Amino acid sequence: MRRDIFQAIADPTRRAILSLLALQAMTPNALAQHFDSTRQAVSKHIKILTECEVVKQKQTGREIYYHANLQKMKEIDIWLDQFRKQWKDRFDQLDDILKDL
Amino acid sequence: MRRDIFQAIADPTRRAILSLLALQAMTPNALAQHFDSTRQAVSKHIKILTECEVVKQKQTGREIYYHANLQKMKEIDIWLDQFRKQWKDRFDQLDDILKDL
DNA sequence: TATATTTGCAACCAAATAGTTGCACTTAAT
DNA sequence: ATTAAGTGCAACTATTTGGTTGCAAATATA
Repeated sequence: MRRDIFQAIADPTRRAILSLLALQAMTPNALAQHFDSTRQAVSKHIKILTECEVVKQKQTGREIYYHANLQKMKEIDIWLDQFRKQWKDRFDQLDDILKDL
Repeated sequence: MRRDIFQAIADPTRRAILSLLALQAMTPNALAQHFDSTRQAVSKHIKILTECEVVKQKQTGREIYYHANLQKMKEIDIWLDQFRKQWKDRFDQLDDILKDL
């Protein structure tokens, strides 16, 4: 089973979960209230996010608080780097056009 | 059928195709030579990339040259923005630790 | 102690995914 | 005019995905 950050953020629900967990740690129950699907479905998403280490957990009693491990997101950022030069080039082209006007 | 840039880059073969097309435009045949799977399989990936507009085509005779439309990648970059502050915070924390030493 | 809450895990299901082969169409070359 | 090359599309298949329900284990509360 492939389990990398790119596959993890492919699903819109998982992206939403990540956005929520970036703001504050939450339990699966609390998270599930933000979505239409069942708690178990949300838990499955959490499991996938945990497996690729973009989400970490901390147990307190019977509750488990999940929080985002945003360091993992750097992998995406680093992958994007190979394309950034061309964004910049395109931006420079636009700049040239604006100068000509 | 969901067809967005996040789902597009979830597949490692599609990421490799994008990396190749960022360097130079290529035909499906030329692209397929870089992979173990069949030309048709690669063509399917190209189709998905085209549908979410991260790849554009230009026909010359019977050949079709595909090239990367890297502007689309900005969508990912923009999505990452919401997490960047916390990378920075973490970086600042490391900075503080280093200062203390 | 008995009951309620929080959670993870397993079994199951429909749909999507990534791959294959075969075929038809268009364009180039002989 | 025939043949070869480059491409897209359809049909089929195995696997993965995202969802469900049911249940058991652990912890809190009455």
